[in-house]
Amino acid sequence: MSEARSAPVYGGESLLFLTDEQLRQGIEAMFFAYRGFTADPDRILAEMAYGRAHHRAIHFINRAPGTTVNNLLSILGVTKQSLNRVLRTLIADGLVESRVGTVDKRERHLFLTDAGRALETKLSDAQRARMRTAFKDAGPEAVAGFKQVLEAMMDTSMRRAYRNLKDGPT
Amino acid sequence: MSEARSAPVYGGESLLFLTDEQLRQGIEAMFFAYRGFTADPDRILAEMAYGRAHHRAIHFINRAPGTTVNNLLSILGVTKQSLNRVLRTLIADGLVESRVGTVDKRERHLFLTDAGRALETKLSDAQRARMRTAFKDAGPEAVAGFKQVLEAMMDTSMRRAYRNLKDGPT
DNA sequence: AGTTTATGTCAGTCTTGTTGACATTCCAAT
DNA sequence: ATTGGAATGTCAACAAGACTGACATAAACT
Repeated sequence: MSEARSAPVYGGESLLFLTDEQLRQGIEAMFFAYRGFTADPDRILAEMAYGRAHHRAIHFINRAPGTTVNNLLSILGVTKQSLNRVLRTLIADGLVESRVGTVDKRERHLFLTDAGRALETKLSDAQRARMRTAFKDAGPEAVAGFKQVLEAMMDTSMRRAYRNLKDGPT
Repeated sequence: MSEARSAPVYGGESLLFLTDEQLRQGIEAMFFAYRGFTADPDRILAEMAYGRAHHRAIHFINRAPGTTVNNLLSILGVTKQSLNRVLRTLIADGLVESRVGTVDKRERHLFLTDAGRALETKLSDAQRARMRTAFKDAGPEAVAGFKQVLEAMMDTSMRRAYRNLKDGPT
C-alpha cells in the first residue's frame, strides 16, 4: 500500500530504523498502545462520575503526597481552573484532602484519603496488570528500550518531572 | 518518597522490571511521552481551526488511501457521529475527497486531495522529527524494544489493525 | 418484498480543556 | 506599615471532541 514498503531504503542495517516507514510505525504504535494503556482505568472511571483527568490527579497525588496545587499543575500541564474543577469534586467526594501549608499558608498540600487510596489502588491495579503482561511478554531488554525511547520523546521539562518522580528529588 | 525506592525488592535481576515501582515508571513514561508525542502537531493544528481528531483522520486516510468510513471508524475507535463531524469539515475545506464506491455504492472511499497531502506532510514531518531524534538517541535495539512493548500493550483488535497497516493486509 | 448494512445527520449531553476577570490571603521588599 | 506580587480559589463563558439516541436514505443481500 505504501511506497516505502515495496521499495525499501538501503541505508545500512543500523540506519533502517530511521526510515520514514519505521518512524510512521513508531507513531502508530504510540497511538494504538496509548488507547490500550488508558482502556482499563477508563472502564472503571466510567462507572463512577469520573474521567481521565480525575485519574491523573489521583495518580500524581498518590505518587507525591503533600504536593502543592502549583506543582501538580506543572506536572499535569493544564490550567489551574481545569485542575481546580477536578480537585473540587475529589475533595467534595472525600477522596482528596487539601491541607493549608504550615510554612507558606497560601499553599495547599494535597493528600489522598483512605477512600482516595482505595480508588487509586483499584485504578492502578488495572493499569499495571496490562503493563505487567506487556513487560513480561516483551522481556527486560525490550522494557529498557521502551523506557529509553519514551524518555527521549518527552519535552525537556517533562523529562525533568519524570526523573524527579522516578529517582526522587535531588 | 515511595517505599519501593528506599527498600528495593530483591527478586533476581531478571524480574526486577516487574516490580510495582518499575510498572509505575512505565505508566508515567507513557503519560509524559504521549504529551511530547502530540505536542508538535498540536501546535500546528492550533493555528488552523483543527484539532487532534482531524490529524488522526488525515493520518490514516493518507496511510490507507481509499479506505471506507467504516474501516476508518474501527481504526480510530470513535462513533460515526464523531468522525463525521471531522470528515465534514475536512471535505468542506477541500482536504479530503469522498468517492462513492464502484463495487458497493453505499460505501464512501476517502482520499486526501493535494492540499490534504500537503497538510499531512507538514504535520507528520513535525511528529517524525521528534520521533527520529528519540530513535537516534536511543539506538536501534531500544527502538525494537519500544515497539515490542507497545505492541504488547495494545488491545487485540488494535494490534490487528496496527499489523495490518505495518505489514499490509494478508 | 423485506431486512440488513453503510452512511449521514440532527439534537442533546458530558468531560475536559481554554480565557478572562476578580477576590483572598499572605510573603517579602521597600 | 504599606505596597507589590505570588499562590490559590472561584465565577462565567466557551470550544473541541467524545458520547447516546433517533431517524433518513440508498444499496445490497436473502
